[in-house]
Amino acid sequence: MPKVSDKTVGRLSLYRRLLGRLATDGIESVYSHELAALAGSTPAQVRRDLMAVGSLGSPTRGYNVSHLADSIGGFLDSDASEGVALIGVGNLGRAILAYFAGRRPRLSIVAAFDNDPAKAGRVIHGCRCYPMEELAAVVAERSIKVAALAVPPQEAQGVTNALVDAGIKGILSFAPVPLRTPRGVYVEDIDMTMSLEKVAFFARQGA
Amino acid sequence: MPKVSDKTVGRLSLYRRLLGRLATDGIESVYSHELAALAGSTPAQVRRDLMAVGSLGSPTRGYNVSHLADSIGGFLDSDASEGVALIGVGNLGRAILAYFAGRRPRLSIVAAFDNDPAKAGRVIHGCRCYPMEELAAVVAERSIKVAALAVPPQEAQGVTNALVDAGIKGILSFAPVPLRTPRGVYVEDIDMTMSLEKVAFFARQGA
DNA sequence: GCCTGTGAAGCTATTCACAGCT
DNA sequence: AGCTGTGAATAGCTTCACAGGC
Repeated sequence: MPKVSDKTVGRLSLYRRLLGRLATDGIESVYSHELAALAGSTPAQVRRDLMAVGSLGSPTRGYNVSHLADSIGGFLDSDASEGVALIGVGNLGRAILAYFAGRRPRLSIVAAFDNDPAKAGRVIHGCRCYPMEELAAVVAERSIKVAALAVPPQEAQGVTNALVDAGIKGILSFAPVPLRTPRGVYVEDIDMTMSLEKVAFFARQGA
Repeated sequence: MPKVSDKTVGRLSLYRRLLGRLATDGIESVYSHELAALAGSTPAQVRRDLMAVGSLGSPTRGYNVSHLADSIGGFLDSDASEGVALIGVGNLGRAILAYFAGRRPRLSIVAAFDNDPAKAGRVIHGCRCYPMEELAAVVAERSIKVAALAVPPQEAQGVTNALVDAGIKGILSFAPVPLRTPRGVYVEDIDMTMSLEKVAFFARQGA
């Protein structure tokens, strides 16, 4: 597998969504400059990214929309559909459940965990809620490899350790603290506080 | 103004939060390698970032925790405290309100907007909710320069245009579509779908 | 000694620019 | 003509490595 950058993978995910919209609009082919305009990128960037999936454009018609979407899917998706575990069913956790509910069948949240016993057994936005004690068992039983983390900062590292022990290989973290994980576990951080401060800074700076 | 990169600004925001924790723990000074360990970074990166705020470490004691936090604040923060507008009070919008409620007094959400008239007038997580029609008036009256966007994708571009017209200079967007904005308006995108797909990809890849 | 601050080197990501195709 | 695919060039970010200080 030729090494692909983090950023390229992200953009491929975006391209696929844009292609899905084009497909529902009945559009059959796109040029790199059109896709770039939709993605807020450049034609060269789009073509470079598409090299990762094996390029398949024709100089005359550009790229076939549905064919390209499938190729990106073949590159990004696993063969089987994957379940995701959510840890932390507070305000943010519930919003995440709602956000992903019924979106992509290939990648959906199949189990939620919380250390508040009152939440165990409830079904929120279509997702069953378990007590934290059952984390390892449920993750093993359903072969879950990806987790979304929405717990308070002081619990984040402890829960992360438990996730790693349970066999989780990728974590989407909403905790505003960096997580320490062993090599082989991928962490993507969404730090809303940092993002908002960046926006405020550059808004003032007039950039 | 020496130009500072996007990434440096983000890390400075993180360093400040870490320094705050150190301060409450009663720690008075840190070395770059200690701060780097907390931030999941490297000593050289930390020192390079701190050049932006004007370096003030001593070779013997490292950096004074509270003094450094203040310096970063002087660099990142505006003189006056700034209000943020939230657009879209759905599941995600309410979670964002809860997340930022009562956190930083300098940068807090002071007005929420939604096109559902049933929400107008309500107070959610301490924030007053207005109908969309009042956007321009409230933004002008309170001199709001920063907005957080949590509306459905198909409304995102329209609302963005309204925000720009109202004088907003920075947008934190949770919409899974790229926004077109004129130069001078900074946009930071938090695309949870993209992030989750990245995590799933690299989790499988064993990176 | 071990630290900071920083020029210089090294890397990675993006953009250019052009050969090749239709 | 106008497009794709890609080596080469550029820009941007990170790391190295060392002078200077305590």
